[in-house]
Amino acid sequence: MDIKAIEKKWQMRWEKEKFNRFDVKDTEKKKFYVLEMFSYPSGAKLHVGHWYNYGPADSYARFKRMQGYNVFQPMGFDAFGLPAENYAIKTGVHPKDSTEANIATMEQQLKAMGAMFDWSAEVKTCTEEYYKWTQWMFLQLYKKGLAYRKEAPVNWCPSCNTVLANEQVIDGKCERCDTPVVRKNLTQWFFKITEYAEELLSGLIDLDWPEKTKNMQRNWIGKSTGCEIEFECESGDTFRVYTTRPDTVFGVTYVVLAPEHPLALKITTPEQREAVEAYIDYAARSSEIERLSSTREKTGVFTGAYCTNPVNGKKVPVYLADYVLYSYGTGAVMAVPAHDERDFAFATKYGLPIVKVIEKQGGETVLPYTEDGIVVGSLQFDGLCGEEARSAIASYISKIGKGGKKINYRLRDWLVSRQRYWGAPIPIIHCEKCGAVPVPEKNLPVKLPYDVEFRPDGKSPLAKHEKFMNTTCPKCGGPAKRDPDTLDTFVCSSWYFLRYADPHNDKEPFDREAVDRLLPVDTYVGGAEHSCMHLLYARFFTKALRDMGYLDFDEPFKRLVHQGVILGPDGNRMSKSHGNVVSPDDYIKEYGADAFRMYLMFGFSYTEGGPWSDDGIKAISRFMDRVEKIALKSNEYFGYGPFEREERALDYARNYCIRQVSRDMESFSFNTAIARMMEFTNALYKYDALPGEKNAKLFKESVRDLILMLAPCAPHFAEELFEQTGGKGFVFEQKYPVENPSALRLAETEYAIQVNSKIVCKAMLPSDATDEEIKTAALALPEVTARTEGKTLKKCVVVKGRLVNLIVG
RNA sequence: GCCGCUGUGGUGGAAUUGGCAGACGCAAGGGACUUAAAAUCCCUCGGUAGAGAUACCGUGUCGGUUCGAGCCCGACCAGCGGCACCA
Repeated sequence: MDIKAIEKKWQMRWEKEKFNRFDVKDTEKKKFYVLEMFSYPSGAKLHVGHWYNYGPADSYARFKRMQGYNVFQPMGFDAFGLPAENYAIKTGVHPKDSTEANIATMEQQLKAMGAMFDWSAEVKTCTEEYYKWTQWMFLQLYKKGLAYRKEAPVNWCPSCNTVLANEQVIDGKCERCDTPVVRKNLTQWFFKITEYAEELLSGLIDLDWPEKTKNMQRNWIGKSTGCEIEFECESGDTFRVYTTRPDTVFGVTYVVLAPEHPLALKITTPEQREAVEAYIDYAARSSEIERLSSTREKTGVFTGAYCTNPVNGKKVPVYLADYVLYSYGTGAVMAVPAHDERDFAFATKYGLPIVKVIEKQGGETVLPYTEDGIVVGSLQFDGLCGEEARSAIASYISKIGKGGKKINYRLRDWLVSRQRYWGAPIPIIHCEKCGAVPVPEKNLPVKLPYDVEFRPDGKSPLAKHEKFMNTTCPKCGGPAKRDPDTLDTFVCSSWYFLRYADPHNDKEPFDREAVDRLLPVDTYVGGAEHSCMHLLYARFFTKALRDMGYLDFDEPFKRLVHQGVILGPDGNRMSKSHGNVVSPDDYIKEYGADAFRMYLMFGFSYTEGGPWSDDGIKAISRFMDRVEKIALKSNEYFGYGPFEREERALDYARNYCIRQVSRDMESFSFNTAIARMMEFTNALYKYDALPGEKNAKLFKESVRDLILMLAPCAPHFAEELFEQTGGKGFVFEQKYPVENPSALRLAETEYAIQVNSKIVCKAMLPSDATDEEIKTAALALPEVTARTEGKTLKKCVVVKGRLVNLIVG
């Protein structure tokens, strides 16, 4: 078979018949939306990882189509982002030009793959037609009170005079010039994702997602139930701490504020001022990663101030320490060194008292003791335990008006401002008189200018562009400036799956009816690295849009599947710096797109991935040859043969294959699906090699079923074989084979016979035998009698269709 | 440091979810065809002992539950991934 020729032939026919398009007019078939995470057009070429994501997922989509669904499978590009801008800084090639060129190459390669993408719905996030609506999304969130501004730190390189992404900070230093990075506060836009924390958490229950991913999201959201407690300083200033262990509040020997806490300097005594300022400065210089490292020694400083524990009136010192994070809880903690590891370490280092208030039940209490136990030394609460104690103390705190129960989330609001060029401009105008004013929707998009200086020199590229920056205030008409920042690219990817439903609409982001017809996504396939960010943001957008009345479903992705990662042959992640990048191109040239795709499906466990190796790609080629040979041979079969033992065996093999392959395809177990088809092919060869007259009808039908089952995995190849064996129309218009249960019912089933849990022999027993009959038959076997002679049967375990275990003694 | 996942032949990976470990392949060895090679076809292929039927051992390690454990429980080791010192 001339692989190149048939790939071209069928791709052209599919194209001509608009075969890959979702059929909007077909309302009879059930819709099925299969989505793969769209690609980032970074390097110039499609790599093995793209293939591994898109090839098998396309086979799944084709499988669903043959099962009778009206399948929608779009493709697009997540085209804004940092790499294109970095590339521009390095080479001078404009991000728009390099991105467009990369997209053009990738489109060609994706088409050559022969996947069933509906290119009429293609979406590119860097086009005006798209980012107009990304900006519109921003405005809706703003209107709804879900977008707001506040100060937040950025990584700042004082030498390059530029903001760095976390990725660009290597060991606390700028990746370009090795200058230590400092943190600098800027006023930036946030989305209030925390407003949806509870629903994002509870909504996970019903999703058909990997448990692992759901758990990661749960941990990311990080709900905890605790208590806020108010402490008052001698100065009269008050602050609250958050704790999950109110049962230990009588054991507080000091409290700690985060170095960024607004009260930190205010309460500091003159004697301590110098030390405190130095410490705050020190904390600001250490990177977040350093600060969060647990192997790092605890550091802190005494403010000189004291505050009062509201439950017992004790005065305790106030410290600053960077193990307390300003962004979590209240930015202040009560320290109970007897019952917390970190507090214990800190107290030991700084010579602070340690007061035991929890006693281990039925054992010696070794400090720090962090488990639940019996409360001691806590007045009226003595003797209470665990949850009971926490609840009682929290109620008491609430009663005395010093705080009370509080639910906290680890989840933080989503910072969306980026001091970058290659992104969607934030549609806000800053007016000295009116403040931050949203750009009127009719003026969207706020166009990203082409002629900018994107080399870093202290100001973000848009801020230097006079024509872009200077505008008039939509409210008062006075002179005003645009927001110089662009949106995080995760904003673009938080709604693209909605735009696919109505990609060319220039009146609204999507038509409600179009979205209702297609959404939610039935199966979403993509890498596990997006477990927390992208998948959470997309869920947030969906819920926010629902609450604004634009959607009426709660979750965007019903089912989620993560493909594994294909590593380099050396077992490391593929990267240019490792020099272990494998290009699919040579393989495709030699073996063809179908064989390469099938090898990816067969050689790896889809959700696991693994190091690349091409051992076995030849085997797929051989398998296809074998299928081709036997298929063409079926053309030579004529007449009516018998339907006896051999025919029943073939019919069994055929139906067994149909059953298993259907299950395996549904569960993304592509490697076993192909293994079953190999077995079936072997069975066809075995039958063909038999002497005597053959049953042509059975053989031809079997070959046809094999071709149909193979079609999703090797689409061009199967089309060609289907045609060459007399098939009419496209193979993908055929119905996927359905098993015939009666062919799978055999008169006898093989049982493993065990005596005292050891297999002694195998036996064919009637499939419809009762447990008692099976037991009797097993006991009569010579291999069994030899081992049971003179012993009594103590127990007999029968597992229907599998084994008998006779326990004798 | 915490959390999560993974650990099965020389190798990629199967195992009906507690029921015959190693499906289907690759590699290797032997053979057939061939002047020869390639291709193709057939056989062997976890380990040890044995000519052999067969016996014993075997799913990272050690224990446990069970008639029965790759799968469940406990402890440990190794590798990978994520990260929140979350109070």
